[in-house]
Amino acid sequence: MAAPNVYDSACSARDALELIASKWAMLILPALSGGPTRNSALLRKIGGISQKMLTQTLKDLERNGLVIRQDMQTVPPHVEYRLSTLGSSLSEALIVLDRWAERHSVDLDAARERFDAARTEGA
Amino acid sequence: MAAPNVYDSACSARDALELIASKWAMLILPALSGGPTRNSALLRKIGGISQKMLTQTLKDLERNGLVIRQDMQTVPPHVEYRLSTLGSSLSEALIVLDRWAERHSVDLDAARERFDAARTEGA
DNA sequence: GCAATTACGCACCTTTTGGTGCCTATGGGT
DNA sequence: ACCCATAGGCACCAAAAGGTGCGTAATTGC
Repeated sequence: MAAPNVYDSACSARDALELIASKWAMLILPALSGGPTRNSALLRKIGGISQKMLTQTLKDLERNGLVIRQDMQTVPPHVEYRLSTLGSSLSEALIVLDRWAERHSVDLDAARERFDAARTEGA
Repeated sequence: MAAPNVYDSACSARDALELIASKWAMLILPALSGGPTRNSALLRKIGGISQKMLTQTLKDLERNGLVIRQDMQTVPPHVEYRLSTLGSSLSEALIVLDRWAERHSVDLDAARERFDAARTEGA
């Protein structure tokens, strides 16, 4: 077995990367850091996500062993999601990214403005 | 100005997150960590990327101030890309993620297999 | 003088992603 | 008796992502 390498498109590490390189996964996993959370709570916490994408992403994360789904088997439904150990380790790295985005979004905005201004006047 | 928060869909931090939550950005930025790199070298290094996506992603990264494009103004063309200071700080966080993917891809594979097996036999 | 090289832009087409509305079940409140 | 709330499934539709092939410009090697 060759050393896993994300630069190799045929390597399973690439699949792993594609799984986590999703804006919803990058928000859901950190959102679960606070402990077991219900569907509705995630829906409220993560602005702009639809029920469909939440369900879909959670299912995908569960399938890959990052999230554990616990169905209380009651009616009305009560389902809780929480991080597995694996998911927890990933979540920490994602939180770093989320915080980077929060800290530097203003820099990106400024750079974009400069770039676009140069395009416009330079024409 | 409110504190930037990735969970707010109307916040520019969310835009920043969407920019970096792209599988190509997650490969290109770390690939530039080794110093200025040419288009063709990136094309070779990053398996599976098309010329179109490479150009497109690089342009987007440049627009947001993460990558600096240096055109040598020669024919045939010689263009080099390198990380800005901002891009460099992001790249470090992305490298952590890439390495996470490489280290844990096998765990994800195993979890997926277990999950799917349970589905099949459970039916 | 003819082909190959480099870093693209552009147009066309397919595939994937994501949104929306409609459906389910049942215990608890009024 | 009735309707709401919860966590989705499913089908249909719009939008975005991404692949492929074609063109381009000047210089170098044959």
